[in-house]
Amino acid sequence: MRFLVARCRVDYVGRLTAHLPEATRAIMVKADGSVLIHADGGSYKPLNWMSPPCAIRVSPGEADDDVEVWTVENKAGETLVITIHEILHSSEHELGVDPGLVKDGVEAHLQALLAAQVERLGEGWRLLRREWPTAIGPVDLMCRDASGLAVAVEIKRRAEIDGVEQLTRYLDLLNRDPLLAPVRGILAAQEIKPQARVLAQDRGIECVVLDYDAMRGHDDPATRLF
Amino acid sequence: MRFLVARCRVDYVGRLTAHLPEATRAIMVKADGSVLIHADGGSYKPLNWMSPPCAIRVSPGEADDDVEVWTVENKAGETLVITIHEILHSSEHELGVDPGLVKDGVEAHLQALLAAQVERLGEGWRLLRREWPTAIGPVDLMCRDASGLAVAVEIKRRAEIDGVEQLTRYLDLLNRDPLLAPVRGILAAQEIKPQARVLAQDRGIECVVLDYDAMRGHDDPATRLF
DNA sequence: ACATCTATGTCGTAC
DNA sequence: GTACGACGTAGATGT
Repeated sequence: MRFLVARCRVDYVGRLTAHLPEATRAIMVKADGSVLIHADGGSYKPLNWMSPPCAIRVSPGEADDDVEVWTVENKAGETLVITIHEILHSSEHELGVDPGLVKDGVEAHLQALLAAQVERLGEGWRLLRREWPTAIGPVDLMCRDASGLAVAVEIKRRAEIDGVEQLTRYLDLLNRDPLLAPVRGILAAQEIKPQARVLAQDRGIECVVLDYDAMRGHDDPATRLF
Repeated sequence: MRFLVARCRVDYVGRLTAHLPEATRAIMVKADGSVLIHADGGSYKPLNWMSPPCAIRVSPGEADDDVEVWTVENKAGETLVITIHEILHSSEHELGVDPGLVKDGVEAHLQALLAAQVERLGEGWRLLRREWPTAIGPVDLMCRDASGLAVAVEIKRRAEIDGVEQLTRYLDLLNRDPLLAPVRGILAAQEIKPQARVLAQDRGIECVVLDYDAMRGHDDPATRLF
């Protein structure tokens, strides 16, 4: 990895056209050729960047006050032109391959927990299966309620309007299956946006708020994902 | 801005729990207190990070081979603990405030261009207005075709299935208005995903692919956004 | 502050 | 490789 601090202008031409006027910025060049241009603030997104894999060509500056011009191009034909006026810092570092991030607490985990605790949806409920296959994608959980009726459950960390649309498409399809119909729908999430709740209600879809900590408290270690 | 290269472990506890085992990584600390942990590859997203505003507390390491432990905490109570084993590089840089990025070619520009060239949708078409207000949000363009029928146009850079859903909701609503009904729908985009095209067709929504360069060629500078 | 929508989204994963 | 959904989505914009 190369890290430099330089006074520069930047021009991106690709999915859109964008320009950075001259200023002092941090430039990170990674081993895979990707380039990040960072300002001294503004969270993790760079002002401008080029995604790997890409090639960097360095040429001498044309104007008197240009030190060098970098042309970075990737496979998709997008280009990033960095015109460097002054290099204030430059260093090279060996990092090696990263062992990578270990995560917990995402939707897959919520699904595993709820699959093991379907009684949270209603007494006497049974799980038919997780990832119930349909032509337009898998339904997170397919259950039968105490009276034996089929229920499709869509699980989200935060349920928004598109989650309701997704479940609606599943229900439309599932209700055409005479072996399954009538199929009810449940939207289960840690957090349900008001608009999503309204739309769900309008379509006869029940909303259930999941308490992740409580569910983890009842967790059976044998069914744990991690 | 401070930039360092260090052998470190990282633990994030917040919206989820995540852990980075010991390895050599690049650490960027910005003026606003935000911290980015980068590997030597993998595009612009850091392996781990903390968004501003946040406070950094540095304490001596407890184990023999820990140089120091950074505890970064933000307003939301999320924490990032960086256990540093060895510092391989450290430098400090003054960048100043960045003038910021200038963009072109986004959806707003597409909308402005198409509004000025509604004849691309059909001969004799008229624009009623951009951002036609409805109870569930504005319709990008509302037009009348040559025969005087109303047409709602949804504009996207890349049209996917959610764009069809969005337009469908608008059409459902608009068709309840006796002054407007019947209202047709058009999905206009630089690129239309196959699934979106199929769903649109199924719902009687017409798809139009926009040629951005051709539209810009016919651009009237007076109506230009930038 | 809250809700909604866009993004050069990026990233993983199933097909 | 393409398509699709999740994301610690982040960021902008309007109420």
